[in-house]
Amino acid sequence: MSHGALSEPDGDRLVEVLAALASPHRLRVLAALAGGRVYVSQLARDLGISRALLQVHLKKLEKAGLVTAHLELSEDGKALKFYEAAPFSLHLTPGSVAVAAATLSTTERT
Amino acid sequence: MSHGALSEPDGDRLVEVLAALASPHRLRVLAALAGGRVYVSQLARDLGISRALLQVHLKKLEKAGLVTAHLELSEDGKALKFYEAAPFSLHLTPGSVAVAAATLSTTERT
DNA sequence: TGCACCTGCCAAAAATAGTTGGCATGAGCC
DNA sequence: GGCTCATGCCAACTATTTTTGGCAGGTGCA
Repeated sequence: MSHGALSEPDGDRLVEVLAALASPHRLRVLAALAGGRVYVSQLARDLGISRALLQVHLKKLEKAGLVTAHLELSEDGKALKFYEAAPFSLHLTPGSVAVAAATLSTTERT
Repeated sequence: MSHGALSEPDGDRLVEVLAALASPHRLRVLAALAGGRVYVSQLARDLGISRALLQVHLKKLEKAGLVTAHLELSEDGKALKFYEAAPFSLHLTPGSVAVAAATLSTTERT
């Protein structure tokens, strides 16, 4: 199965996804990728931020499953790492949040 | 207008809402409130966390517009602050994110 | 008055997240 | 070889967020 596009993630995963989205930089990155795949250095130039900074944000987005990466060789032999937005659909309401919260694992109980 | 339930928030607001949701504690708080209004001290006991901690999280949720508060006097004169979940509906997809990102205000451009 | 609740606020510590700048590697190209 | 462009990674900061513990004020009640 693996529906491919998260829609009913368990609590921990939901937190991870939301945390990944809750950042201006990452929102812009995602927006840029929504327009098509781009490789890291190019993306950094497009957004006007350093590569190091971009990498950190890309990793967080990737870990959350919001973007995917493919290493490719350009015609002239350069190794380019392309990123693209993963298709996803999340519907948040008090109810869906409550459902997800019920599956949270984090440390508790005495 | 003010549709009451955010659905197409501008970028900055979206980040605020997502940040408010991206936390196990706050997800649980929201879940607890989804079941009905509760006053602060009671909620803290229900969740097993300190009042001070709960207050911080409630404030963040309130600022994001995900919960609302009403101060009320109980029959026996005690002042109780009830919180309840605000109705909201957020649909997130690469596309909706891109749209929101376009309205981000944060510091940029040379 | 003393106890049991409720609320609000704060300073300080602890834990995370975000940024910067630099260095190293590998592959074309003049 | 020397220059360009791509990738990856890291140590060191700075900035934010999270959490703790405590104190103060108010009300009702035995």
